[in-house]
Amino acid sequence: MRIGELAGRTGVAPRLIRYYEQQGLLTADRAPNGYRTYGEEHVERVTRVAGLVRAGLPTKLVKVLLDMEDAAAAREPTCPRLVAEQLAAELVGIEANIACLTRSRDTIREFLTRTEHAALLSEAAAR
Amino acid sequence: MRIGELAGRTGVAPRLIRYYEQQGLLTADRAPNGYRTYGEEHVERVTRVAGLVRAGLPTKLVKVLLDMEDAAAAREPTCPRLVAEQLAAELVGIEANIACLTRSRDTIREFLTRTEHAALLSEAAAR
DNA sequence: GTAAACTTTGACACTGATGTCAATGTCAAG
DNA sequence: CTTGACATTGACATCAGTGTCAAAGTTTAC
Repeated sequence: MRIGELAGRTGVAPRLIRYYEQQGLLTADRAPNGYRTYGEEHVERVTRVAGLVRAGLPTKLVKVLLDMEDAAAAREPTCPRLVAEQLAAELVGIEANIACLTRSRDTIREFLTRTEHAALLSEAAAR
Repeated sequence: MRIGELAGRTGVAPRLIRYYEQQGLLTADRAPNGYRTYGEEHVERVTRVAGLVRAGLPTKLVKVLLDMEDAAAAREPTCPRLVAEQLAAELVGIEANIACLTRSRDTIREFLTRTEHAALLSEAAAR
């Protein structure tokens, strides 16, 4: 599939897909004519990258994370102490983010319930 | 307390505290000399604002959220259908963020465990 | 074969969040 | 009174993420 279709299926603009590739977050094969070509696996990858970026992680950290996931898939991942420390620090930040967002989510939910708009909740969940 | 102390206690730069105020996310009393003065309650407020912003929410949405919390504290919160719909939409986005971050968190945790750096986990949690 | 739709790269621009600096004012300590 | 730490506002700079446009090549549909 080419970039347009990938964009359609992920909801991520072609412009951004190219940008993420440029940042090293994505790879793409090239057709003989130079067009980028993608497989099914890229759909998830793009979705994930976009999700992390939207969640506020800098692209650089996203790269580290995803590289790590790839490395984790292989056995015997290697990880020098220093990198591990950085990751641990990031972990703290991410957990703080989760806590903050969870609280916001609960606030919105409760608010919608109290204002008689609870129907929107299931509607939203349906998506 | 003045801005410097507030910054120290929250870990948020004075520059940003002023910025958040300018964006309507914060309020501050003024001393006769023009200095901003804050109370204990501002410590939590600033922490919360900074947390949400770091989590990737635009300041504008943060404002809506916090205003909502304030309104929810009062009884009989009012909420026109249109606003409720926007909030429901935001809720979906926030939940996606939480899911994405949760997955990242698990990835890092698992990775640290597998690379014999599990000690860093409790260390991080301690903070 | 021609037009319409899509792709490529690259440049420019804009926005939001922050850093930094400058000029000035205030306050506490010596 | 002077010095140093901290405040004020406002301007300017930076960076990441995106939008948009241009010029050119490719593919698809008629």
